[in-house]
Amino acid sequence: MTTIKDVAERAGVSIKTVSRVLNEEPHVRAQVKERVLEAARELDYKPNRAASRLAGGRSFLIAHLYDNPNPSYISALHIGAARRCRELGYHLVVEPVNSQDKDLLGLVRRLFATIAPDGILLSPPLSENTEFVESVRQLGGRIALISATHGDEWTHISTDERGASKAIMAHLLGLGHRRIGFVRGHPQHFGATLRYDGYCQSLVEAGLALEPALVAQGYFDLQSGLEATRSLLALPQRPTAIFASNDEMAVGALMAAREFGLNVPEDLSIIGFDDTPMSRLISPALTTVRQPLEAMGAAGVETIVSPDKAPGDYLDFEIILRDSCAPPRG
Amino acid sequence: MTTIKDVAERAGVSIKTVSRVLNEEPHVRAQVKERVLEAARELDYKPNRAASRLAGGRSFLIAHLYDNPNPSYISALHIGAARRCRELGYHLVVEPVNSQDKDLLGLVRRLFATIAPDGILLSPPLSENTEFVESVRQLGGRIALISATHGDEWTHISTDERGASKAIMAHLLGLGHRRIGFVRGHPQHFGATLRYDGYCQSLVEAGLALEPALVAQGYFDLQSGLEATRSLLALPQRPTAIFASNDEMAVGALMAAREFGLNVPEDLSIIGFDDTPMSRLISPALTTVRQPLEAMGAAGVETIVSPDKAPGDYLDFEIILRDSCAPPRG
DNA sequence: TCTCCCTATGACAACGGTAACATAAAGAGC
DNA sequence: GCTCTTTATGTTACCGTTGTCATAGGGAGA
Repeated sequence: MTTIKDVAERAGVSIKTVSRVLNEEPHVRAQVKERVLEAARELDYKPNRAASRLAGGRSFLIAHLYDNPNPSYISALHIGAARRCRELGYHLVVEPVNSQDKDLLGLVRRLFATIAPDGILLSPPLSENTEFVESVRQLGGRIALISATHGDEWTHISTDERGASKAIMAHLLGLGHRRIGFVRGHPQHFGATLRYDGYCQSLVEAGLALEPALVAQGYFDLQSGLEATRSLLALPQRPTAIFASNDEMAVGALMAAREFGLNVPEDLSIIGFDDTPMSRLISPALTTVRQPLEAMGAAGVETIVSPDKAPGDYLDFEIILRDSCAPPRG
Repeated sequence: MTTIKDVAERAGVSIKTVSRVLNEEPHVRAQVKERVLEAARELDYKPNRAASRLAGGRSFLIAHLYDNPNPSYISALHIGAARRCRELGYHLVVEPVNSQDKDLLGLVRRLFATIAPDGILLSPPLSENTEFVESVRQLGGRIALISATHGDEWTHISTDERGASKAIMAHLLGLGHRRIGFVRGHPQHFGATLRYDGYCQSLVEAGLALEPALVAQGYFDLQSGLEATRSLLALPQRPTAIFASNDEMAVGALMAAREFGLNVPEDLSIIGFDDTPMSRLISPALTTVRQPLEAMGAAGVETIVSPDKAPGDYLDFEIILRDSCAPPRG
């Protein structure tokens, strides 16, 4: 294995100079820098990160702590994060946990003591636990929060879920829907609240009444979506469209529609959120919202590696129009 | 941060002795061992893995190289692998890659040069690429292969996919089906071949003819499952059941059935494979096969950490009976 | 009883980087 | 031209562990 010493020798400089060049520290002449870089290239030198870390530098590891609500969500984050990591010479360590675990903080502490990641990526629901986030912060590590907002605004990676919700509503209203049912997401999920906000704002801005009866509570799982939609469809004056706060509940909504003998989208339009793989596979395919999850994972890594870079704006969402929406009957 | 030195001091021994105890090396008196362990416990000592690695020991990192065919598959592997890693003091590094990438081996080489994982977990399709697997092996790292078989049999983690296929067939045959269509999986996927093998063997053992017309090629995606099933249902004497080599194609089969005006399961039974989350959500819910993916991930880690442990037998699959199968009409 | 070997333990170097400090050379200000 | 900074580079200690080798003591075999 070639080491920094070999590179130094070949370039005719000291190892410290090589270190400087490789870490982009100042005070190296352009000419020397070039010489070092070339030597490194020729020897195919790759720094030993265990040594970097031990000497007080970075570990080039980023840990993603998550409690898995949804494989495709996590998977997409991983792909985006890992790709960016690779570009930056980092590596992504995954730590699936149980968010109910009493000793979560102990796990983080152990993480720092053993592999000392340069930062920690937190996704919902972990990123929404203010107390936990603060504790982790106090342990000294850098943090990037996916889809959550509290404390330092620099560290947040999110899409404008409220805006996405409004865009979906605009679509529905544009089709002519006036009675739109809403299935709320898990009460502790921050994004769920934003999605609901968007729903409410859209109605108000359209000059429509906000009927509490048209809003039902769900918990992001199929069953709750099914039950919530049942209650909505049982209304004397039933909605012509259902906006579910995520895809899984939208599938529940679809089942409820079937129970009521309603055709989707002719008799009932249905909207999901998240664009899980399933929303494409189900019939009719769901109109839904896609968050740029890979970009969010990448942005999280970015935030950790270069915390002083410009605070990221919202990342763009995308409305995926498929077959579950149509103008209302009559 | 407390180091090995602190522990040594507290226990009244040299750091080397502490190291010996912690690494379960021989030649330490039970009494001393106990003393060291207690000191470590009291100080909440956690070894610095960068230092371990640098000194020529293990890195306590295991990398999972994968090309993501299916988020829930990968996710389950990660959960199982990461859990076992945690129990063993290891950490799981994820490396999603493009299996078509020309420089895959370069990536592995870089991996070894920078973070030097103690082993590499390979899942399909990577684990099925003999040439690649051999190259990685030559780079010196330990390997665990998920669902693939070649070379050293110690390093394989798999379920008996042929057996699972036969179990599914037994179920179908038990229901009374005699004309069973089969949608093959991707030709390069080893498991797909095993599943097909199971289908063939079952027919033969049941004394039924193996009709080539009842077998259609698919590629694991929805569209190919849809098309394959269409061709099967267009047969003059159509099958009463369709066994698709994975869930996604089974969904395609479901759609094809609908196109033909067939009710599932009354007019047509459908079987999937993999038990993806979708198979539970779709209507009718799919009867399918579940592989113990978490256990497989854990076994992979185990294989890497303790390569001389007993070669794992097949891990048990499970038949998940749901609503997509019924006795044939008439 | 005397080797010889094995067990239990420690001292110390080594791993491959980075940080702190030293130093030489080059500009800046007067 | 002379001091005072600043820039460019090198020297060396150090990070926290494991490997190598040395050594003392105890038991087995002759």
